[in-house]
Amino acid sequence: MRDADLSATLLAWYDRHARVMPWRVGPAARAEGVRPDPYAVWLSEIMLQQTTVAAVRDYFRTFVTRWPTVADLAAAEDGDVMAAWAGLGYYARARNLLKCARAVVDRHGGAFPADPDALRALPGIGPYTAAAVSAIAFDLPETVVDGNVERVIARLRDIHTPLPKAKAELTALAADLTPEVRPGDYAQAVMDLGATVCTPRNPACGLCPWRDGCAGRLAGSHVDLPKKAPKKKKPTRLGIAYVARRVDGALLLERRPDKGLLGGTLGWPCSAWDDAPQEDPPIAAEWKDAGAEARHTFTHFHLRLAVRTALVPMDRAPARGTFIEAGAFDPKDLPTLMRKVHALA
DNA sequence: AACTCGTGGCC
DNA sequence: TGGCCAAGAGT
Repeated sequence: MRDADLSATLLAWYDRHARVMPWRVGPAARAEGVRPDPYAVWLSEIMLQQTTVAAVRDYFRTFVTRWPTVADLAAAEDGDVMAAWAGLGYYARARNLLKCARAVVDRHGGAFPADPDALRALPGIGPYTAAAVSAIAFDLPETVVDGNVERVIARLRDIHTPLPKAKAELTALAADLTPEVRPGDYAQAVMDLGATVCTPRNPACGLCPWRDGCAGRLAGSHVDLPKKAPKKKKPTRLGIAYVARRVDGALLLERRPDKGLLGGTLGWPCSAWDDAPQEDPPIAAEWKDAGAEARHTFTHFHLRLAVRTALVPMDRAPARGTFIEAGAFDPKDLPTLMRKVHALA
């Protein structure tokens, strides 16, 4: 198949199989002239970075309900946005989300730019998201390259170079296929194809609109593509978390520094996380072992966090952290690791 | 270029 | 259970 035929075939497939998502304007509505809200497109694309559609849905609805426009978000309190993001992971996204919203208001008068280079200059927007917003929100012929596209193109063209080395080549091949007509629908179509048909395991080649033009399938190598560089084994780190309850029910919490792991999130004061953690309680008290440890796996290490609890009197000041009144505390405002600690305490 | 940065679902 | 994977970006 010629490239133009491939893109046309995929668009026809998308017209029949486009998935319904809260942030998406489907092909039928788009054909009627309905245009996506660039704010909604941007917000969804940030949330979808390395995150599944199922995990994003409720967070997206919560955000657009609470902050309907980029100006509303720009005016939000940092702590409110971090709390609303809690549980979704990769918290630098939440910090950059606010920076970006404020930059759009300050530098662009509250309207997202359509130009990918202008988008790329905003916090939290990289090559993928710049292309996605430009294509999906403004229907410009930009090429999106995410994990789905890498897989689909590696199979379609039977590329055996391992990622991430193959990235540039796959990007060029993907760009060759990007049509001038309906580029926004096309961008979503390739990603939908990867998410629902050309899946990492057990791809449904029988349902694929590109099966006849797929070099990987012809060679029988498609299931092993894309090749990836081997991964390192994750070490295990140990730590101690301290849950102090004041006699009035207030809980001692600490906001982590903006940089680093769980940056900017609220959590329980902890010891350092390493091979042999030292006790480092945030307040003088009679600490008791909760008898169970919180286990959590991050991107590059496993963590086992021992939990200590204590009841402290009203007049005792903590060395670090802040007491939050019982009525103002919601464990859902904490990242998942810290929710696990709360559940154990 | 390689490393850091979350979480949940799947098999 | 444990490794893999998901609409990546920043450093």
